[in-house]
Amino acid sequence: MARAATTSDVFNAIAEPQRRAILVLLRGGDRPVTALAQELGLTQPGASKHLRVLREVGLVRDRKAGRQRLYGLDARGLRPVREWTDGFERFWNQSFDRLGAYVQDLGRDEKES
Amino acid sequence: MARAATTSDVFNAIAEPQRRAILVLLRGGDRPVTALAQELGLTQPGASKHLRVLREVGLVRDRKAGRQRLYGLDARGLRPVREWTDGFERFWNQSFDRLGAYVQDLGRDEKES
DNA sequence: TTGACGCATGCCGATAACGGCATATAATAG
DNA sequence: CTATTATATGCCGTTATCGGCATGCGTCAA
Repeated sequence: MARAATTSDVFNAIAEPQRRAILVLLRGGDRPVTALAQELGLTQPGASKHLRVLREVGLVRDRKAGRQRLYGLDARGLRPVREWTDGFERFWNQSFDRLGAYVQDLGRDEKES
Repeated sequence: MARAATTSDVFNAIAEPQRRAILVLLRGGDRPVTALAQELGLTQPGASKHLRVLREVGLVRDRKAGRQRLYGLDARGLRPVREWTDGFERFWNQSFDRLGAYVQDLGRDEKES
């Protein structure tokens, strides 16, 4: 019992500001590790480690190119995030006024995780 | 230098599965802490702690009601997430085929964080 | 082959995130 | 006032995360 279960899902992957920055950069095209590191002010090992996380959740793909390794965006992995937030879209404007729904007794159910 | 800067932004708040579950539950209406804990199988202190995080990033609001404290959704805080993912929408279908853009030399810029 | 380059991995130290438990605080009930 | 309910907080132990540094491995050039 400790530090449960954040690891290795997309939500966790994009919780890291540097990793988000990497993804944004990759929208501009594939890049080798060194380029990413340089443009973001990271050390090379630092960049590699973040890329590893992103790769493991499927947000980036790598491709060998000579002695470098090009990383490219695979944004499909972001769909679950998008879809999850979609479920809240209708609350964006009125979630406030609704603060009075006042559910005193329980017994309703919500499906979905 | 260690464990940098994840804390206390929305992306981090929703990186926790239990916190996402809380938010989903709150779509069904405001609830006191105990109800949330019970419905999610959390201990009361556990629920309180997660609610604290959610409150600090502005995703929930609390309201006193007698001796209980009702928590309600304030989904506006999810907008930044939605907007961030929106920036990748156009890559969802073709990010793959594009894996050939092959940017060998650098010198382009990306704005946005 | 030897050396330089590009990248991944391993180890370490610091920190903070989570869960569990006990307790403090607030408020209502009796 | 006292007891009970509802919630927040504090402390502890465990583990994972992140950054830095050194090193290992593959690839290309000379």
